Amino acid sequence: MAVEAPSKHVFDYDDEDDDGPVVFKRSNTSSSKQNQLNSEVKKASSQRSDGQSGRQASSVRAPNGQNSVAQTNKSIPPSKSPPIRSPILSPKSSNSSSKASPVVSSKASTSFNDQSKQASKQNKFTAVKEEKSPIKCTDETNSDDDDDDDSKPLSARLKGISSQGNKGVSTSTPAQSQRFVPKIEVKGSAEDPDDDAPLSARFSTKSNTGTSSSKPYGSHEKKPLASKIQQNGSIMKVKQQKSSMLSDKRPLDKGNSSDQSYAKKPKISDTPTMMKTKQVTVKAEKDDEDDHIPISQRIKKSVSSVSKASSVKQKATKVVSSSFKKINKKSKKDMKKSKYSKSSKLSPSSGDGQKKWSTLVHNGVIFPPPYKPHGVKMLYDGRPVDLTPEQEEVATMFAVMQETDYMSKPQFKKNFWEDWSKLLGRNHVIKSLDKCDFTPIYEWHLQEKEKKKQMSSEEKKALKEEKLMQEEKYMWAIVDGVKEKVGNFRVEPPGLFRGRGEHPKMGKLKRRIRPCDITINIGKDAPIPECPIPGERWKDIKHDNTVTWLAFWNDPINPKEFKYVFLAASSSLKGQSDKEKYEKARLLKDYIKNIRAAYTKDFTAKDVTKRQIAVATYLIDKLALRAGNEKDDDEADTVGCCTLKVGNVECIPPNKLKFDFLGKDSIQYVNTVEVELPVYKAIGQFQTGKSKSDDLFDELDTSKLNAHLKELMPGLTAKVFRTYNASITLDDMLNKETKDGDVAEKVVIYQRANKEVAIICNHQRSISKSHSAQMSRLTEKITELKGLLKELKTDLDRAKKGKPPLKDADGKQKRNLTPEAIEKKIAQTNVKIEKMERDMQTKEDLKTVALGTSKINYLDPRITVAWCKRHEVPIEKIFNKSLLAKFAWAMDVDPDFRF
DNA sequence: TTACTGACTTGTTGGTACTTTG
DNA sequence: CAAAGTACCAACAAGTCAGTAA
Repeated sequence: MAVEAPSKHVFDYDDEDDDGPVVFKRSNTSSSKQNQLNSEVKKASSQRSDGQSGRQASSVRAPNGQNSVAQTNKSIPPSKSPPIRSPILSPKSSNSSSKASPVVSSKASTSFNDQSKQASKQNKFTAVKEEKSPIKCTDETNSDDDDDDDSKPLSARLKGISSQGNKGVSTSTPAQSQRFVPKIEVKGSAEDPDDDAPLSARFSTKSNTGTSSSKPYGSHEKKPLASKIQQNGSIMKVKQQKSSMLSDKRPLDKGNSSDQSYAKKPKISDTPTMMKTKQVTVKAEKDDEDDHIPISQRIKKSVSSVSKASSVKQKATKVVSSSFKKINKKSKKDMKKSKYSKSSKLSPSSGDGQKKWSTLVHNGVIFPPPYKPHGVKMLYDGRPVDLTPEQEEVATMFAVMQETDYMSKPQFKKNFWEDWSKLLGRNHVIKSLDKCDFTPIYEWHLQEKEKKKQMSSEEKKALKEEKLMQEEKYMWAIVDGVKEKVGNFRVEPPGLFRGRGEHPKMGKLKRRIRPCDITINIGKDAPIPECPIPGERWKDIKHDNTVTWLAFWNDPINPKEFKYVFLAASSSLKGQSDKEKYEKARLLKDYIKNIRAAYTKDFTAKDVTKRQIAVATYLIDKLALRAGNEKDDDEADTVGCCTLKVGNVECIPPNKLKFDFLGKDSIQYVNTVEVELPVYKAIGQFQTGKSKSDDLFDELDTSKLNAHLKELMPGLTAKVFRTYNASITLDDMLNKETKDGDVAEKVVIYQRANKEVAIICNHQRSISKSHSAQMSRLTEKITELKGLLKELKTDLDRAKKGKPPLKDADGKQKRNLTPEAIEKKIAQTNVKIEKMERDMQTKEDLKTVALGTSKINYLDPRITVAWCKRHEVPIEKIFNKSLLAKFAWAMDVDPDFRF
């Protein structure tokens, strides 16, 4: 099955292997968590019927995103190496098979009782499926369309949203259709597979009514309002079933079966000594027998097993296979080198207060080199001034910023001067910033930059290597026996604070951080990292395994805040929580209809707080606004939903709202949207009697809002809506828009969907300096081509009459071509022009839109991976190396996975 | 109930390594 | 091959949100 990967795709992991002793193993960390969670849950979820959604209808959702098999093998490569590349080769074939067998998912978690934790692991393998198939969701009440809609983001439903504003672009929007009004339906469950189900099951939901009381759903109903309301017989039944199944609650954890996947990563244990001990013991929960098997083997195994066992899975595996191959190789190596130990099963659970790791070994952090004085003298009042190294260092920080627009901000200069003048001392010749001329230092800086640029590539390489050598030991940590990359092991160097927007503290000196500022968090048995600066020592050493940070220090700009050193995004700890995030968002899919119905109902509630909550929730859902926490006066003045000011929203009759405010990072959000009339009216009410700078939602803050959301769905908070709307939009667009075509065309489809999401989330970037130049160059080229076209047409006419072509611009005679040849050329030129015009259009469209942010933070990678598998698009076309590493947990998803 | 504290995610930017184009 | 363009990534700022203290 494994398809072979084109060589190109294969990574060479060799380099990475170096880390000697480490063993890779992947424990299934997940286990612990998962176990708890849910086997049962899963079932439950699967059962739900969601008659409604179109998707479900399709029924085939993969049983769960993950396959058991797949999971087992997690493709995650040993830490170092970038994960997987899996070109997905033959997806189709695989797919078919899988589809055919509806539910069998090997992995599906099954229902288990918590009791047997051990069992739990097994669960994965057991297939669960029964429920699914049988249940058809029929929800008569809703029409398919409706269903579909539900699953879509609100915005999609309403067309109103016009553009997002971006820097300036405002849009107006016409509304198209509004079908917003939620209906109450039964909430069906989607058939989702497995992974997700759990949460809901565990928690009880409350009724949606706004503030309402919540009743726990507990056992019986999974879904709230809706369900009750409209059920039809059939539906009801289903529900009931579900509910019954659900009944027990599990602890919240995040868990999902999902965790499983993690488990499989290979771990490396470096320091064999320490780690091993611990891990080994754990017994396995069985999850896998595989655990003890090295990854490579597992992978293979999985592949093979798949074939045997579940047809379903096969697909997935295949697709990914290529990547696996590589891995396999590697892993083999690893095997030789190392010994495998089993990791303890404790999985990091995200639950708070929960244990995140059992053993943690790392080498602390690395400090920036001490300041090297350059001796270049700045001028004061036209005369050179002597500065101490400390003074010069800060002067240089300022000098370097000459050409930035911070220089035009009085606040920046003021703050800088306050801090720098302190360093200069009272009696210094320099009395005012106005008479300072930093040009000599700035020029020195430019020269240095130039020198660096001019270095030969060998020199550069050598420097790089040296740096790497120094940093190597800090780059890795060993967490529960697995070698993981550390994210930011470099302590931030001193500098001038660059706040975004009109930050009141911009320009302040961010002082140098020293070891005595730093608190280290490390396993009890691990050696305490040596302090890299002789004669100094760490501020404190902790052994707190309920947190994931390796070190922190207080932010020098805002001492009550912290700067943490965490593991890299590719680590399993991060991956796990990432996965949980998406599972929560998927869960929202099952609740969204009711939630929308509930807040719609509350638009006209008598109680003002209730009404504000309803409207705020609507805005968060429809416009993907952020929650909007309160901010201090010493921060930039930006807002989110709960902190919107009256002046940020303008009512445009009959029912449009124009938003204009600065959001996170002082990015402007401008958007004119058509809203439901009750919302429009409510906003008007909230505004009356207030001044522009008053809070629009005076009764609200994020904790109240989130407390309310939590009543509607376990774990629900405002930001979940962003994740949900982003991912559902991607899933929806990809499935709707993808057509046959070559890979490049499919990639374009993906990018278009990605762009849509970026627009919804208002992810902006600044226009590149060369943008206009690039555009005019393109225009020029197009004009040129058009000229050529004209010429060709003339030639064509002449050729038809048997005349020779006209001379070209240089007066040379052109070759005599047949009319057919000329026609061909014309066609080619036309194609070229069209392509250029298209490129120009996209370039213009994307000039202020950043696609990366949503890809990194909002789009469930399983959607992408599954789509790639289904459409034979190599995943590398969509995810770069670091995303592949970050999303290693998603690589073995079933091709049928739908968000 | 509010105000902090703490931990962790999300977001833009700027430099640089890598590619493409002329 | 150099300049232009693009893709990546690290840096680090700025959010979210839970928990605890006041």
